[in-house]
Amino acid sequence: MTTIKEIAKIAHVSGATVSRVINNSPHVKDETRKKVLETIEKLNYQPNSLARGMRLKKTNTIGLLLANTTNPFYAEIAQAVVDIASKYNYTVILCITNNDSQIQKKHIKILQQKKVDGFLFASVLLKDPPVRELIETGAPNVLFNRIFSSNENINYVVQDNELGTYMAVEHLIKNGHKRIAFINGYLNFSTFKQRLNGYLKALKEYNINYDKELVVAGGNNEEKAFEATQKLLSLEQLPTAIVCSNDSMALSSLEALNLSNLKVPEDISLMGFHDIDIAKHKLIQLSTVSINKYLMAEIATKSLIQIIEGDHSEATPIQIVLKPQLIIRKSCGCC
Amino acid sequence: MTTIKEIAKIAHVSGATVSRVINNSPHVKDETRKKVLETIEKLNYQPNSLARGMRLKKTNTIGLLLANTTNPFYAEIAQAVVDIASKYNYTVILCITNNDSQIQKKHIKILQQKKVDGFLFASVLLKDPPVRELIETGAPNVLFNRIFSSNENINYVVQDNELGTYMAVEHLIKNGHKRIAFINGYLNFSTFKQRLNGYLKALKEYNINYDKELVVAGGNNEEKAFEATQKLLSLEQLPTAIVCSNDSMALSSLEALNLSNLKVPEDISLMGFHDIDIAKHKLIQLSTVSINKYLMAEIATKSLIQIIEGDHSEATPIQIVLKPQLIIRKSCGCC
DNA sequence: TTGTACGCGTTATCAT
DNA sequence: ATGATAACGCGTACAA
Repeated sequence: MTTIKEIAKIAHVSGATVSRVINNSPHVKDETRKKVLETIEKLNYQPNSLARGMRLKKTNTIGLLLANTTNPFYAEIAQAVVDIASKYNYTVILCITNNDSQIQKKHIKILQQKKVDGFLFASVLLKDPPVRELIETGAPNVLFNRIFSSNENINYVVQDNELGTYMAVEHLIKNGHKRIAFINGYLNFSTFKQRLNGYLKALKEYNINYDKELVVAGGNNEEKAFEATQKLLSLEQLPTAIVCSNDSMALSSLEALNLSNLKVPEDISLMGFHDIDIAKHKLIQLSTVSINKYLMAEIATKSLIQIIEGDHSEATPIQIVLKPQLIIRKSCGCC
Repeated sequence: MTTIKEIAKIAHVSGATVSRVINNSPHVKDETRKKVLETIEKLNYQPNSLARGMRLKKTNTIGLLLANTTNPFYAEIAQAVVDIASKYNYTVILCITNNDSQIQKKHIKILQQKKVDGFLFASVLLKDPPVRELIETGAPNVLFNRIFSSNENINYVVQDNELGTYMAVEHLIKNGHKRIAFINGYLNFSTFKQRLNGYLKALKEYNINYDKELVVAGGNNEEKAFEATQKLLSLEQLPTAIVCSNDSMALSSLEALNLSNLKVPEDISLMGFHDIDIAKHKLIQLSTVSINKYLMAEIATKSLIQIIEGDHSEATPIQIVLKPQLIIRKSCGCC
């Protein structure tokens, strides 16, 4: 591997001068600059990022921690983060936490040792001691998608999940539904908790009694949502609409409904959350709440880079809440 | 940031001894080891990976280059690679190439500068000069999923794509189909090229005339597949079955068929390739060729780590071809 | 404008 | 068993 010294020797200059050329220092005679650049080209010299990182205390690397990439939601987030980071000349180390706080702790430690310039968390838990500890070290960081239970002085970029389900439920109510079921997600994720809140809030504001039976646990996977739907179908008085905490669960719910020979939306209305790709398919046509994952991840990444590069005053935390959008398709039967 | 030297000073030993403790050298008295470990604990010391990397010429980092993560296929691959790498104590830098050879070249350069221990390519093109150049440098590398047009002395782990479509078409033939259409993908990806070959091979072996009209370009995106299907439906004599180069295209094809009031599988049979998640949904039930992405990525990652760690004789390249599996659901109308 | 010399944090070699 | 020291490749303060 060729080094700065070899370039220096061959170009008959000192290492310092080569370094100056590489870093575009103005204090270099045009003639020598040219000479150096030529030998750099000739030997195909590549500066060693490790050595640079050590000297400059900057690696141009950020750590991205998320639950998994098999979920299309996080997959798109990963895409956005890598896209944007690359645009700003940063590289991304991808860490998968599986929603496990202990695994996340391990990854944080490794990222610290690798001297990443900043941390991006897409899926923290409501309580997440390892993340809080990291934040206390003062390392640049941004949380997005999910946040903590209390968030003063925390940088975050999130969607208004509560507003999302509120709008969905409101839409159903305005179209005559009164018996609206809700399939919950894991409530130690802030996102799911807020979606439940949105459901409750809409009922309250429109003076509809909250019926405990109509809120069932869908867990985080599709199987659970399937069972949850069956549970709803076993009630004496069926709901006229089902709102799911996300689209994957809505698809499972749809399966369960089909299996019971209930037609959507003729017999029962259905709504999801996320607007994943398949939701718009002719055979599905799922009404849902669209949240702009790409934009959210983009803003989070840009914010982190701003913090890293000192372009943001540390006094005020970055706290951004994006508005979701209602996507009305066939499955809610309102159009 | 605390360093080895500070630990040394406080523990009243030399930096060398601290280093020995960290690296579990046996040549250190139990008593001193304990003393050192305690101060490491107390100061929450973290070894600096940059400095280590510089000394050891090893970063425990691998570069993963793939087209994108919005495609669920690559998303699952990314998951597998990160999972396995983490298990072996490696970290993954994720690079997105968008199937663009020039962008890939840029990423390769950055990864070289960051001194990654090895390279994993999930989506090379048939001709891909930047990748070939890298391989010639002798850097540890494994190609998987796609490969080059000529592959002597190249490490790769792939699926037998040709066999995949061969099996699909054979299955249709054996169930009485004679007029089978094929929706192509981009032919400068080895995977798509091989799938076309499998189609042609099956026709030949079963003495079915190759009708040029029945093979249409589906490009790489869903829109193209939609149009391709419409093109097929405008033929004088309709096909009785359509085989698509992947599942996403099959879903678009399905939309086009529905739009023309053709029922699957009653009026026309349909098959895909990949077995993405949604394929098994009650409303879709797409017959397809399943390829084990996770296993493929797992083997590729393990192989790369073997190469990095010198556990593999360089004399013989790693060349593994996995067998796909036929998944028969409702859409082909054979069950 | 250019060169010399040092330090970033670690590990390996050599000596004790 | 332990310590002193050089080396990894780079950037920079200082000197010239």
